[in-house]
Amino acid sequence: MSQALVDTVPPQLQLENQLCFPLYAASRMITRLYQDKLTPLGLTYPQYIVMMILWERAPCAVKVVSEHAMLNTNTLTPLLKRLEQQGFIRRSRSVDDERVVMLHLTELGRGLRDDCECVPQALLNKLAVSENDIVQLRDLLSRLLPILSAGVNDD
Amino acid sequence: MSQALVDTVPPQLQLENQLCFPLYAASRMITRLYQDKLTPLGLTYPQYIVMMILWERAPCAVKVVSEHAMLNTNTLTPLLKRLEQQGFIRRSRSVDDERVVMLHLTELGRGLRDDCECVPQALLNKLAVSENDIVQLRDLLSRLLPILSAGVNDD
DNA sequence: GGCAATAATATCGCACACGACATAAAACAA
DNA sequence: TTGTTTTATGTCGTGTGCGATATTATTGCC
Repeated sequence: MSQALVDTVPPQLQLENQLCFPLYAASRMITRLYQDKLTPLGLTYPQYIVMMILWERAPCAVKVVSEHAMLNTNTLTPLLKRLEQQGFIRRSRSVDDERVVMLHLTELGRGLRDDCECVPQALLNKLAVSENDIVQLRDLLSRLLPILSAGVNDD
Repeated sequence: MSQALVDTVPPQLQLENQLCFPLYAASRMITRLYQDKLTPLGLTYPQYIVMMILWERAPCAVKVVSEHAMLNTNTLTPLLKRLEQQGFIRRSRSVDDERVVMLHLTELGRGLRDDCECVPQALLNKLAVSENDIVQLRDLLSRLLPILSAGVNDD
């Protein structure tokens, strides 16, 4: 019945032929899977991304996190305030340049890293996806990301 | 300085080695790119996904859209109300089963499909990614999606 | 028929995302 | 130095996403 309609939809607008949809859906599914592991640690998924950046780079400016996470400050500022309230980080204006807000890890925030170490492997185990597929997908996406990012900023 | 910290972060927690981050970032970049094309048509990106499903399947129940978009009703209900307010769809309780809300396309909603036909190609042109990469990525994600989806629902 | 279990949709609260715009400090130019 | 521009961060409003829970209608079981 309504299935017959499919034939009249141009192929480039059929969900199955889109790149955008599986990307969007897969991203949300991964987020949900991570969330199960992160909630007990007191983190949301975007907060986890930000903490990964801070474990590598703190103390650093908000702008550094913004660039690496590809998130604007209007998203980051409230998120960072929540991380501060939880006691994972400290925010302070730079003395050199009063515009810059520096982010520092607290002891609690540094300790959180140990709790997160097992998270990626736990997910891989749960999913039973071949290592090969993961690597292939990661490399494809990593290659695509700069192109997408460039596309967003011009025009 | 802070760069030296990188060496102390276990490799599975370095952003570069994660699958989750490029997936998350790429999905947001794609959304932003689509949004530029969709805003003039009066659609958000998730609304566009829902409309694609409706072009193929309307009239159909909310549940059908929910399953195909992999979105819960707590996300869909407000989104569908907005689509109705814009005049793209009509919502009505089924007479057979009073629990079911049926979704119908209006003339305006059906017409919108023609305006959207050029959107996917416009993006492909803009991005200059090889056709091969796109196909490979789409197929990988499509293969991964059922596994992720299954992982979300059990345990 | 009566009544528990199930199903479809909705409400609520919280945390993103992001466009548009605001603010304040630093850099730069005339 | 003084006015303009740029930079870093922030606020505001709208629209998702989703866990937890509520509501109403149907189904199934005795």
